[in-house]
Amino acid sequence: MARHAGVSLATASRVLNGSTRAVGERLAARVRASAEELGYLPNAPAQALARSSTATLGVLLHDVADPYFGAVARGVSDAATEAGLLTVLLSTDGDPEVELRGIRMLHAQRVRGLVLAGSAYTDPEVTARMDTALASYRAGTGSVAVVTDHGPDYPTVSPGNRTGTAQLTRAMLELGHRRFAVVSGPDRMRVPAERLAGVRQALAEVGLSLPERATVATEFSREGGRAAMARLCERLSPEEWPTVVLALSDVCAVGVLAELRDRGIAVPGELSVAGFDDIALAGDLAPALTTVRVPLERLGAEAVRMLLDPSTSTPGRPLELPNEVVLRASTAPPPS
Amino acid sequence: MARHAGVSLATASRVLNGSTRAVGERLAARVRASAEELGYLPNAPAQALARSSTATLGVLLHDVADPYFGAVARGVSDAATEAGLLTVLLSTDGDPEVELRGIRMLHAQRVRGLVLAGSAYTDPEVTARMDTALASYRAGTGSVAVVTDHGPDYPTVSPGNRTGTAQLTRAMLELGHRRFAVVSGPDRMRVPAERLAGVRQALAEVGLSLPERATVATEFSREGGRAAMARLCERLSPEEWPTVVLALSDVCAVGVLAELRDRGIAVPGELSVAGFDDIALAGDLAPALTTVRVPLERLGAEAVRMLLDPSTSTPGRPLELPNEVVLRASTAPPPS
DNA sequence: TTGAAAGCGCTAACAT
DNA sequence: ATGTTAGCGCTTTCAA
Repeated sequence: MARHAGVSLATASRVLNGSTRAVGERLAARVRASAEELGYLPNAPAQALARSSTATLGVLLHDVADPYFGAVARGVSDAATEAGLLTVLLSTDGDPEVELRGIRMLHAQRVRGLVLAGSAYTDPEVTARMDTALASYRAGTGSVAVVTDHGPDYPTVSPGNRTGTAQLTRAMLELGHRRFAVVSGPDRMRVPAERLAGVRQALAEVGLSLPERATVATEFSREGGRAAMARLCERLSPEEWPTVVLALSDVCAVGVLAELRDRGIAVPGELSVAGFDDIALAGDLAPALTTVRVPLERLGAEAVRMLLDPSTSTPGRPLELPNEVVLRASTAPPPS
Repeated sequence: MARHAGVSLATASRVLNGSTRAVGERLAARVRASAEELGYLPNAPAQALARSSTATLGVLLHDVADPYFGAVARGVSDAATEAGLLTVLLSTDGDPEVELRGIRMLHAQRVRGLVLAGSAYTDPEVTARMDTALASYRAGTGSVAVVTDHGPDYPTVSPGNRTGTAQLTRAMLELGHRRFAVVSGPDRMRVPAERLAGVRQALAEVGLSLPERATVATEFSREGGRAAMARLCERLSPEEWPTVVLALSDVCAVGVLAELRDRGIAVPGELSVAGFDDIALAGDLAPALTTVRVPLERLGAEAVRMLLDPSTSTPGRPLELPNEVVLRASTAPPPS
């Protein structure tokens, strides 16, 4: 391609890929014409090797097909595109081992940055191994940002887990609810604990507490929510029966609603249900789901921004995105 | 790293990355130990340059956050992972220009294969440009597979657009419906036409036809469906009023349901509604959506399979995945 | 402003 | 079985 234009490799490189060096307009035009004519496309791996830096970002999440992570992925990839970067995506199913392997693969790819969504685990050994892998990645000029708290070492953007559930709980208290049940997430993850803490806090403010038996941990999935609701139904005696169940994620809430429908328990007539996230179809469910709206795509986009410009993030202080309780048909005052 | 183990670069390369050549167990162990100790990770761009082949796949789709494309993306990335490949994802919003640019970017990345989902456009000029870009990509040893028909030149996996809507239509006919309306997709896309053809065919089989005025084209989105339904309501006189409306995609159907809910039109009491795709929450909507179930993830996975092993696909004959009509609460016999 | 040449980190002949 | 060496296609000093 360079010889087709009758110029040196260096010159061709300078005009086709943004160099600081200026090139004469005559030559530049000739190079561009040749490139066009030959359908020349730069070899990105070669560029990456020469520049020792790629134009790609990696994102690790549980499942692209999940509405929550899908929206975050969209935010990441939009922000990446805007920054001229490509996004490589890895679904980990929330498996720490897969996650670890993913970090190493993306490190091997020398992606410029890494966004971790939903990778906060409770197991200290897992956390330590992740820290090690990430430290080594960062040592090689990669940068990291996380969605949801991983500790002070990482630029963090958070959906306001604690404040969100606290507000939601207060909204339910205002409706008149006093007996709460919670469908939480898996113990191995850190997010459910944060969200649960918000519920407990808001309850404590009015002198209430959450009975241990009214809290059940489950996977953050539709089936998880369904199973959890079934367990609650079987476990709780009539005196323990709640007037509202808080699912700590919308996809769980969907399962909760399905289980209640199957059991013929009216929502919100007999029992109110609320979720968290405001995923895409939350308002179209039967009944429309009360939830905490989180700017899902922004979550991803802000993570990318932080990662690309670390100066905009304060170490130790997560960027907490504003959230908002959205009251819909799945909640009502408790039955009298 | 090689010198740390006291061996040559070649030997190190041979043990760390699968070469055909055998290496003595003593040396191999030493190399592995050093690699481990130094936390060595191969530089993928350098490997790609040397091997002139990457371990990545590209996938182009409208929107990862859309339940349809999210599921397809999951299928692609799972199959890719299984084949030891990473997935680069690009959301194009169904914009042909973005799509074209995407193909070139992924070509520049020298991705091993390219999966196109939802990129079949009607505009012959767009199609020609895509063909050119893809031909040049393939000339460079990249391979392509498409989800949904792009013509005989590409290995194709299809959700059975025509047969699916035909079956759906027959199911509605069996319920007793005779007056149909259709919320179709954008004219610039090829998929809606295929799906519409299925409806027309099934109708023709019983001597019926679809009135032009009862068909409206719109974006394949919730808002698109909503707007389309509104237009139908305004456009159709009482005599033209249908007993069932077929939305040619589930996300559209969601909008249709929302609009009908707002207008106080009972589904399925006054009007039945059906969709296509069976996206994740279709069964949890209000009311649960009758639709055509498509194995969404398999769509993506099969595309990857074809792309990796072209011998398994027959040129000119798309692999049509089995689909199945799922009757739910949004459809019922017409009001008497 | 342009060109020549030395790598970037790896793989794959080719030797030994 | 192991080592030597010539690239892979680009960027970037360094000279001119």
